[in-house]
Amino acid sequence: MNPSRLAKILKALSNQTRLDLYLQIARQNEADFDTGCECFISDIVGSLNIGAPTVSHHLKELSNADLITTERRGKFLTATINKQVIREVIEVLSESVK
Amino acid sequence: MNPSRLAKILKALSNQTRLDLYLQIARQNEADFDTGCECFISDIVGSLNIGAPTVSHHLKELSNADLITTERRGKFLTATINKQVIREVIEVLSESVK
DNA sequence: TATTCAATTTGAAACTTATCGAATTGTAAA
DNA sequence: TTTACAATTCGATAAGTTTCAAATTGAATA
Repeated sequence: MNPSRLAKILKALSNQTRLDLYLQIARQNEADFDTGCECFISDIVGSLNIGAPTVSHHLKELSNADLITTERRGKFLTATINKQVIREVIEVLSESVK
Repeated sequence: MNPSRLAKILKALSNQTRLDLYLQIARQNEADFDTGCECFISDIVGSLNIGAPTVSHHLKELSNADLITTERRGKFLTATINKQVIREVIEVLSESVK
């Protein structure tokens, strides 16, 4: 993980709305693992206080940073966290506080 | 660590120049621990490709996010990483990829 | 096929940020 | 006390970001 990749990822998480979105997807993913359901974006749109175009925009940013993967399920969209990416971020940050 | 504090910290690290600055301070701190020297900002200004006013601005942002502590040493300025803050960030991020 | 609903794209407005040159401040040394 | 130099402040500009309304696309279902 080079500094420019790290900056890109941190930038994707640096906006409050986008971070909330990310954390909510993470929480939902965890719940889904137990329940066998899937994380639908439409549910999240309802719970956050922003419009659909904005959510769409932010999802693309998270996606571009490789933080999540989205998949169409018919009319809906699901999102899953790319855990490995954050684990790499954690590793680099850990280096800086050894 | 609540989401808004986390967003603030990540934002401080999301700019490439500021991240480079942070990582360089971290590296310098580590070296200083061995050599007994201190991390002078003037040295870093020379090595990064930006002007002094910009560095000053970015240092304040890192400072505001509590990521570093600065101290005047006569004519010079030293910076030290607040390790505990990043450790907390790591902890929250770890939660999201459990 | 027409309708409905989720999501995306487009275009624009409002806001924020990065950067710099010039002027200023703080401190040490000549 | 004058000079020199590190760092900060100020003011401005250019670039980037967030957000939304309106229009569009994609897919299921009546």
